[in-house]
Amino acid sequence: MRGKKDMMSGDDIRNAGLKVTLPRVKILALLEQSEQGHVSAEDVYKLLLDAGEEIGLATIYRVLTQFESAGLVTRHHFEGGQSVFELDRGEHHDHIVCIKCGRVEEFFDQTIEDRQQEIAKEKGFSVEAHALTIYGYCKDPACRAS
Amino acid sequence: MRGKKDMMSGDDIRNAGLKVTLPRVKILALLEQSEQGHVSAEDVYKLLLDAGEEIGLATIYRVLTQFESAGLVTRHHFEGGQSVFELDRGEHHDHIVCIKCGRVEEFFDQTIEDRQQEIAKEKGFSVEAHALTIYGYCKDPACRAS
DNA sequence: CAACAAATGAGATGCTTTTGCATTCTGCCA
DNA sequence: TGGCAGAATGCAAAAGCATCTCATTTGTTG
Ligand SMILES: [Mn+2]
Ligand SMILES: [Mn+2]
Ligand SMILES: [Zn+2]
Ligand SMILES: [Zn+2]
Repeated sequence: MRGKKDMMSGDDIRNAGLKVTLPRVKILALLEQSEQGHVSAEDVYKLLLDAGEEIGLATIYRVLTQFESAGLVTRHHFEGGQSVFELDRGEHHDHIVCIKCGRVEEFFDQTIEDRQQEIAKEKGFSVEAHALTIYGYCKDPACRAS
Repeated sequence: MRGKKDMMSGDDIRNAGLKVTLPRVKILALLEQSEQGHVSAEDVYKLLLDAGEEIGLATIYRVLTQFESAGLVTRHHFEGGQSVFELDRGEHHDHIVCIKCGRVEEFFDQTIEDRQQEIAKEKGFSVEAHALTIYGYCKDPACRAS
């Protein structure tokens, strides 16, 4: 079971044209197992430290960027501070973020997607990408707007 | 005519609880007259330099942030590099940006706005803000995707 | 016009991300 | 299996953007 997963990771890395190194395997495994799903480079660094793996922050940035180019990972620029990374599972979605506790939830709305295409067409633009993030307070009582 | 505009600017600044200083007047005037409409702090710095006004970059950042707090200006975090500022004319809109030439166009779509509210409600979130930016190639032949 | 508070400018500083380079590791072939 | 060329890593330095510190200047009010 675990052996299989590790091999999968190794394959993904190899398929991306990258050497299968310990940092890459560890980082990818962490992204796969991560509960939060959405982590910053520094989160990755600290989580790996907690797991006893000391990998340089520069390497983490480099690897995440390479994974992004390879389509294994998606990078988001939520407001405030660091970029956030998540495993790319092939299904596009947008985000709603709690500005109190940081919770991130995902959603996909075909209506919004369609409208964007129509708007782009009206303006004479092609659509290469888009970023939609809703910011608010989540349902946690401790987060409800004061 | 010009006198009136300048007074308007002065009033806006004063109403925001800020002293009417030369840097603030010049920055606000530039935003009002700016053709691009969407400028970075450094853009403001350089445009003012071109106009013979040498105002420190730190002051520009400070003033833009104050204007933002006062609701005179809106700040956007488009991908890559600096924050972009624009005069807040009171009407919310989102953006579509050309990833080749940087052109920025604005749009407002009630359907998208409504869907966001519904999504937030489903998730138990309140909506405090949102950012939607579409990235693509504009209609300029020189920008069309290769 | 004096007096005080607020604002500015210049440079230092902070934070995130990238880069250069010496060293180490992988993948591959003899 | 051993060895080698090229790729990857770690560390420290640098870069990019934004904010802060503090001495000096400016705006406001009486
Ligand atoms: Mn996500
Ligand atoms: Mn705009
Ligand atoms: Zn919350
Ligand atoms: Zn263009």
